[in-house]
Amino acid sequence: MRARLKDVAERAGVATNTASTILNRRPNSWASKETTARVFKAAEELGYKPSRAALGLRLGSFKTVGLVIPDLHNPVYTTFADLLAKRMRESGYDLILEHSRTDVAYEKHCLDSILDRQIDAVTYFVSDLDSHMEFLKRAQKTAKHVVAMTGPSVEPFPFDAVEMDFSEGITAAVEHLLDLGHKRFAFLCALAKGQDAGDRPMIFDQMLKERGIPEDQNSFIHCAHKLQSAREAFGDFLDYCGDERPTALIAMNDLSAIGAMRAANERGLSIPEDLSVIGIDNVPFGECLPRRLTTIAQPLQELADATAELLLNRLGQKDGVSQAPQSRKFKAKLLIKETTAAPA
Amino acid sequence: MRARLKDVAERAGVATNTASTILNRRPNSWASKETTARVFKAAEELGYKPSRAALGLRLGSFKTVGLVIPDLHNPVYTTFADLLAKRMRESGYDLILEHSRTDVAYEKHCLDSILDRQIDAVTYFVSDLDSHMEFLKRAQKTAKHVVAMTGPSVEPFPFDAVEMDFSEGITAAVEHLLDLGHKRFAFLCALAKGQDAGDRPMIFDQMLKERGIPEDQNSFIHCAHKLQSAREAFGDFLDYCGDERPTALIAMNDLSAIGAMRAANERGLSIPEDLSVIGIDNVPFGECLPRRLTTIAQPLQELADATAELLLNRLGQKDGVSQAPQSRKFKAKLLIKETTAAPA
DNA sequence: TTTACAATAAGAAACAATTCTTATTGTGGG
DNA sequence: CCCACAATAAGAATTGTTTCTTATTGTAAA
Repeated sequence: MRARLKDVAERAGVATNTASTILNRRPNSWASKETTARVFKAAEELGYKPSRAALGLRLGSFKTVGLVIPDLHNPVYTTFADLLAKRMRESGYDLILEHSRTDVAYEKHCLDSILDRQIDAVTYFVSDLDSHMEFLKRAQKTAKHVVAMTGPSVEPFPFDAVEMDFSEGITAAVEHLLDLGHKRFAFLCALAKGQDAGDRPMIFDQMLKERGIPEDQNSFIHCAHKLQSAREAFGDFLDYCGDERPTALIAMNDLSAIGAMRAANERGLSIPEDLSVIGIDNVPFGECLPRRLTTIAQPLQELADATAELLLNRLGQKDGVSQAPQSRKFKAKLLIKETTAAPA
Repeated sequence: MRARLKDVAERAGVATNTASTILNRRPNSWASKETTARVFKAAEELGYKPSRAALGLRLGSFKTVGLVIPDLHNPVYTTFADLLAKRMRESGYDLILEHSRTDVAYEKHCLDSILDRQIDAVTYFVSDLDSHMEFLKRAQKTAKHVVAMTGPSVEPFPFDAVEMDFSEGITAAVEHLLDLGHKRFAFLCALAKGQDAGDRPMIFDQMLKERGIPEDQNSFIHCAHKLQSAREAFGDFLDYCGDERPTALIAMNDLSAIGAMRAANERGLSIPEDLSVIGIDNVPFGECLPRRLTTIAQPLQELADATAELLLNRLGQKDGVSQAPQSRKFKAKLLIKETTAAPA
């Protein structure tokens, strides 16, 4: 049987509540040095760990925060999760992870599951702000604190937020392609409109309009943000468009960029000679392709730090205090590597 | 505030314990239909969810199992985690995930953290059996039930186990390379001896001895099982060995195979013309390389199903019952794709 | 001797649920 | 009218911890 506080107290020859007082308020306790030492020794010997259930019940907190990511198999999210978990653990919080599989239907289930655990706060990756407002509200109601990971948001945004601004990165990417002489573009975006984090396709769209690129020169290809899905979708697209094909592809994440490149290779196209490709995320795999993938990188460590900061700020607050929602903004950066070149 | 059972009972106009009885033993309850309906309606309206803290305290279980994987960024493990989580959820159990970063020092911390949550059972990826026995024992003591994911184990193995047997797959891989005419082999294995899951390098070693391949023709290169680590280690190795280099590489997982291939490419070697490469795991990325990675695949769905079965078997047992440890065995299979060819 | 204080003990309440035992109703049958 | 029975209520115990209040010691100062 697991040792209870009572067992520790008995072994140390003190009352249960004395043991509790000593074990918790370590130095500033009134207990004598010897008693303190005896209690700690007893706890050590019995391998005493306070029961989470009892603690949760009494204190109303499990010292746990939840993180909902869209895809467990995308290194960008697992890396973020890992960085955030490290930071939170330093402050005594555990992190539990759920992934919505970029599926809105599943997302509800997944949010329920994480909220059901009576966590203290949630961090949530938001793709489409409108459709996620309901989720965020529900999360906030149950978990008390929410940090949204999102693109630039409408002011005033009612939740704490870490905002990733892709517009500069994307602008730089398109400039880069235009400089190289590209005229026909393809975009690999999510299945549903607005499902791409940070409204990435909209930024592209706007950007191209500004530069006066005719709309019929651009193709928007929709697929799940996964290797195989992108590979199939872009493959089908290539088969369909024949000679009228674009010379540059921008994918909403690296995984789909890699899938698409594979589809291109399978059809005898070389990268970057026949097709320039830019992704988003800077995943490690991008570095291990025959041509290192040009990509738009997010500062993951800084994102995780900012998220932890916002979470801990709220978590440290007394119940009564209400503080206006805060946000931290970050910019994505274009990293030019080896998958872009002038069109043939 | 979150609705308590008491609130539900009040709203339905019944006693707290009546509500509890009705909510739990759904159909076979003695309560009248109308009362039952009223209670369920009240629960629904208030969005009642039983407090996990109270449940955990009273019932002594959080209906949660833990899974410890070596690397969160390896798709093989996240896929397994996802499949297992699905199965367990179907039976009302949540799964929480920890990853040891293939770091023995960190592993202790990570195990503590997961056990501290008072989970009902643990599934643990074991690389080196000897050094993991202590972990497994500790896990079993606290979590009551353990399923070890391991290579073929010494009989009698004192824990439930899902065993992956790589010997056939590896034998097939080496046969395949020998058939192609390869004579000099390199192996990419873990940093510490015995840290590769399922004693993979030992199997290779034995296999080559059986075939009479002289030992000095084989190089064992040690690195972490990650892209960049393998890339550096294999790169250094190639720089060092000059013309005496092996013509075939077998990596202990796909990630390191991909990293190594990158290092080879950087040094002007083509795959498979100059170097044949075989990995283990069959990760999706392997399919998206210019040459699809030949690999030894684990049947992940079956592994997850077997693990869930073993877990649920134990979880369903009454406390008194003791049952001998069980095991399920699976074999890895060689998938010949495009990264192997006859040496130049 | 009283007073004060330090060092503890003892008891109880609270957290939210389950589950056991022992009432308390109302209705219909004998 | 009494008894049985169904349908529920009421109360209490239990789970492990914190925390509050109120003792109970022993020792030293006033």
